[in-house]
This record gives sequence, structure tokens and C-alpha cells, in this order.
Amino acid sequence: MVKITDVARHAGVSPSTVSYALSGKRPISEETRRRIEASIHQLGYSPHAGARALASRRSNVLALVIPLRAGIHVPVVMQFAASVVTAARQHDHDVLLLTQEEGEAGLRRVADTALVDALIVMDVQLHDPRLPLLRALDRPSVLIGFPQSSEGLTCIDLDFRAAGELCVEHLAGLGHRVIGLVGSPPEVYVRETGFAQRVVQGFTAAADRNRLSSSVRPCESTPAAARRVAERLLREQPALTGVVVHNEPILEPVIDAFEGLGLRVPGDLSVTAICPDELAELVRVPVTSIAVPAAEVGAGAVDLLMKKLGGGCAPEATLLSPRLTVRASTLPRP
Amino acid sequence: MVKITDVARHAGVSPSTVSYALSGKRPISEETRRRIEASIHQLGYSPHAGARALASRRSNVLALVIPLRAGIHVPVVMQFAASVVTAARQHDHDVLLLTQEEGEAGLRRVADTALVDALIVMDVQLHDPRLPLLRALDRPSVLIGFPQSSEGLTCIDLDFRAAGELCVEHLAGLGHRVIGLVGSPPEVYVRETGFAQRVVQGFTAAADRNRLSSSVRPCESTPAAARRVAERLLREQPALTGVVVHNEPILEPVIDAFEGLGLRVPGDLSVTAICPDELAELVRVPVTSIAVPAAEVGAGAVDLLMKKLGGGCAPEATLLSPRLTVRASTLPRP
DNA sequence: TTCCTCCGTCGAAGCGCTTCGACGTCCCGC
DNA sequence: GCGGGACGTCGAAGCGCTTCGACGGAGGAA
Repeated sequence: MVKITDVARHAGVSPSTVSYALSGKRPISEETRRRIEASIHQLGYSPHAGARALASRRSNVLALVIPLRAGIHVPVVMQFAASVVTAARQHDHDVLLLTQEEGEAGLRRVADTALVDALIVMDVQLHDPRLPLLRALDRPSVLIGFPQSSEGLTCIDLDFRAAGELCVEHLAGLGHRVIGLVGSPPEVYVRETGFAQRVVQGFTAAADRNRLSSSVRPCESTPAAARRVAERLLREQPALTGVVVHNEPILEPVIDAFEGLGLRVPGDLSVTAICPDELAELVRVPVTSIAVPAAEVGAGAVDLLMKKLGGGCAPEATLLSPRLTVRASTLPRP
Repeated sequence: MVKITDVARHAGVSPSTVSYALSGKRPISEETRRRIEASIHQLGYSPHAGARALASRRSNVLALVIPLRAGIHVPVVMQFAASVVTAARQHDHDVLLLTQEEGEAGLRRVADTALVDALIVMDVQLHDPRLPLLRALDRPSVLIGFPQSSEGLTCIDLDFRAAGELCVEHLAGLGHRVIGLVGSPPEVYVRETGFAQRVVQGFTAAADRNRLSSSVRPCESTPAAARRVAERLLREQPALTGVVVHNEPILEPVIDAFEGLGLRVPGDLSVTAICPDELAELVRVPVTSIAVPAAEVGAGAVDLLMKKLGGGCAPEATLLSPRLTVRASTLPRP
């Protein structure tokens, strides 16, 4: 293994000079830097991560806690993870993957052993048991998602309430008066996952504001459940002409179900969804939708963390505004 | 921060004794160990990962390279990742997440900086550009998936060839004489991803062996493509009564497509798939299938790595035998 | 009883890096 | 012409842990 002293000797300088040349924390003359870089290259030097972490008290590793629970849509989680990794790399950090299995103990472990400098936590519940720990930890953290109160924390996410509202406003703007929400699986609400509830709140608030008749139905992520929910919505509100779907796996099944009940999309029924663009575009009738901007959220989370690591302070709440992409599934009410 | 010297002082022993008590690398009397454990608990000590890595030349971190490319089925990847993390934790290791973005440079970086002790690489191509690097690296690695030649490497995966064969044998055993394979998206074959090709090989070999008439069609992961492929298969082989699907996202669309063409499943057409059990069970007609045993593969990969890290040697190839679960989608030929 | 071995513990020497204070040197302003 | 910065570099002191050799004492064999 080639170490910094080898490089130093080869370049005819002291180890500290090599270190400074590498970190840029002190000025180094152009010529010396060049020599050092050449030596590094020739010798194939790469600094030992452990030694660096020990001496600098920075591991340059972030922890990412990903959810693997029922009812979550895996591809979206993966998008988050990928964007976090990419963003972290841009800041010269790596990402340690934690699952929720280990729970709070895992968070505490990686933080206490200084394995990581900071933490990113996904799939936050309204009353998440990890919150006290995160508040108490000496390492900064960012939550992707919002608990009941973000006090003393740093949270970032799509503004799901606004997303729910925006879907309704879009439908209302097209003249629809009777609308329904096909929601996430019941367990997601039972767990009090913030984003699902917030969509419902936004949906309901906007419906009331626009004096629309509305109803909300959680729905298991199976085609059969989709059919049941469609039937039920239609039975309760026969004049239904607009639907919002917040449940990725059954977007297409829901549309199929309504068509099976004799409603053409978008002829008789306008459909909007909160789901990734790829999904919305893949459906038989491309669906007007609001995407979760996973890349932005991931990058934003990392940026917030870097700010905190740099000693700066970060806002408690960062809400990204929803953007609705109009596709073929929504039309003015006939 | 509480360190090992603090624990040592508190317990009235030397730091090395604490270290040995923790690692078990030398015998420590029952009583001393108890005192040390008590001190650790009271003081809330956790060893500094960086210091440990520096002194012991082991970071206790594994790198996991996950694929994020077109045509791969994300939930399966996630299952692998989760099982790797779980297995790694059981061996007191953590997992560093790498995406393929950084490519070979990323592998080299985490290996050379001693950030990780070993590597797990997923989504291996037949002629994967990373192979020479993995062979040359001074750190052990395990591939999940098989390249053309596994010489000098350690690979583990479901035996996809056997899986393809098993699907055919099952259909042949039921009396079907004309069968088709709805494969993965074309780009997966173009990339020469081993597992997809091996299914085709197994399918073809078993079909020939059983003197079945067979044909193979790659298929994009969209319902429209599924419909086209179904039509085409049927046009070419009007007597078709058996189909193998190796393309998770369109399993249900393929069945819909055939039913749309007038074939009842399983009445007129038997369908088997290579896909996760959850998916196979979720379809309208539960599908006879072979699952990729993600948990086993992940755990196996970690075990192999641990063996190599312990100085042992690991077999170049570990193929897990496919297991076929019979469900409602296959029946004897009428 | 003597010698040897094994057990349990200690002290010290690093592991490879960063960082702090110090020390010339050069240049600028007065 | 001289004081004072800024610049560029060095040496040394750790960062917190593991590990190696050593050592005293207990116990068994001869």
C-alpha cells in the first residue's frame, strides 16, 4: 500500500504538504502542487479512508435509511436512493445503506461509531419513533417526508397537500363537480404516513373550497381491490366524472375498472394521478399526473445535509411545489 | 466522546484488555469481562469505526453495486439489496451503496481507499467491463449473476438455465407440444445480460429435448408490446398452448393479451413465469412460477464473501436450483 | 521440588492521516 | 531601509484503536 509519506518522499516535500495540496486547506504553490499530483498519479496513491476519518473526524459517509414496508412503491424508493447516492458523490461523500430492520439501534450505531457523518431518513411517519433519537443525536440528519411536527428537525419532500389540491383544482377547472380519490393501501394510513394523509387533506380542502362533491377511498394495491373501490365510488356518487389516484401499482387497474363499469376515460371520466412520470406515460391512456420529484428531493436532502455539516443552519421544512403534467386522461366535463 | 481508555480506566484494566474483551481474540477472565461490559454500558461506549479500521485494517463495510438500468425490474433489485444488508449485519458488517454511474472508477475508489473490505456486484453482463478490475483488485468480491466465464471470480445466482428448462419440462409434462417464451426487453439481451440469455438457452434446450415446437420473443415491458408479442406468437404458432413469461412488469398484460385473442388461461393456454412469488400470486389467475430466491442469493453472496475475507476459498460458481410453484395458470393440455 | 506451559493481563508501538504552530521568504508600504 | 503581512512549507503531535511481545502466576508433569 502506498501512503502519504511515500508520495511526500517521491515529490520531495513533507507529508503535511501533500495533505494540504489534497485538501486545499492551505495555499500550495502551483509548482509544488503539480509535482505532488504527478507523484500521486505515478505511485497510484489513494488516501486510506479510515485514517482520514480518524484524523479529520469526518468519514465522508452518509447513512440512508430506506423503507421496505408493505404498501410502499419500491421503484420510487429506488429513485430516491439513486439520487441521494449521486448527489452525495458530487459532494465527495458515500452512502451507507440501512434498512429499517435494525430500527433506532441501527441509527444510533452508525452515528455513535462515527461510521457516518450524517443521516438521511425516508418514509417518515407522523409520530415516528425515531424522531427523539434524531433530535438528540450529535450528527445532523434530514428527513425525506414530514412528521407531525418538524420542530428541531430538517425535512424535505414534495408538498403532497398542494399536490392533492392541484389535482382537484385541475379537475374543478375543467368543470368537474363530483370527484373521488382512490388512495394508498389502508395500512399506509394506519401507519400515519404523512404524505398519504396530506394528499387526502389537500384533496378534501380543495374539493370543499370549490364546492365539489367528493369522497375518499383507501385501496389495496391489487386489481381486485381497484375494481371494488371503483364500483363503490360509482355507487355512492353516480354522477362521478373525476378521479384522483394516489396508488402507483393500480393506476391502470383503476382505469380498467371504471371502463369495465361503462365509463370511458377520458370521455366520461377524467383521471389524474400522483405517480412517477414513467408510469403515467406507460398507461394505455397517458395520465395527467403530478410526479414525486425524486431526483430533486434526494439532491435537496443531500444539499441540506452538507449545509448542516458545514456548520450552517437549514430550514426545518422544505416543500417542493407540485407540477402537474397534462396528458390524455383529463378533459373538460361534457 | 467516550473512548476505549475511558472504559479501561473505569473498569480498572488496560485498553488492550478492553479491546480483547470486545474482540474475543484473547481469553479474558469471566470477571474482568463482566466489569468491562458494565463499564461500556455505563459510559455508553462505542468504538470509533475509523480508528478501528485504521488499526485493524478492516472497515467491516461491504460495497454493493446496484444496477439502475433500463429493463431491470426494480423490486427484485431491492429484494437483493435488502437481503444483502440483512446478511451483512449478521456478520457485523455494513453496506455501502454504489450505483453504476461511477462505473469501474467507483469500485476502484472504495477498494483502494480501504473504505470497504469486499465488494458485491449485481447485474453482471456476459462480457462485463468490470471483470478485469475485479480480478485484479486486492479485495475479494462476489458477483450476483454470471458472466461468460467465471474463472478467477466468485459468482452466485439462480440457475436460470435450469429455470428455463424447468418451466418447459412442467409444460411438457402436462402434455403441451407448442410453446412460446415471452422474454425480457430487447435491450437486456443486447446488453448480454447473462440471466436473460440463459433462460432462453434452457427454454430452447428443453423444448428440443422434448421435441416441442417452440419460439422465443423478447418483449418491451409495456402492455402494448405484450399484445403485439402475443398476437405474433399466435400467428406463427396457431396451436400454441403453453407460454413462459420472463418479464415481470407485463406478466398480467400478457395474460390479458392472450385472453383478448380468445384464449382462456388456463383453459386454452397454460402460463408459467419466472418472477417473484408476490407478483405471481397477485395476478388475476395466480401463475405457476419460479421465483428468484433473492433472500437466499443475497445471504449466499455475503456468506461467500465472509469465507473469502476469512482467508478461505470460495467456489467460482454457486448455482441455486430453481423451484417451481404450481398455481392456477397451468393445466394439462385438453 | 523444579521446570514448563498456559492463562490473563499489560505496555508500547504503530495504523495513515490531518492539523496546529512555527518558520523562513518575499513583497509591499511608508 | 525596515516592519509587517501573506505565502508556502515543515515537524510534531495526536486521532482512537489493535496487536505484538512480555510477564507474572497458577497448575501440571516429571
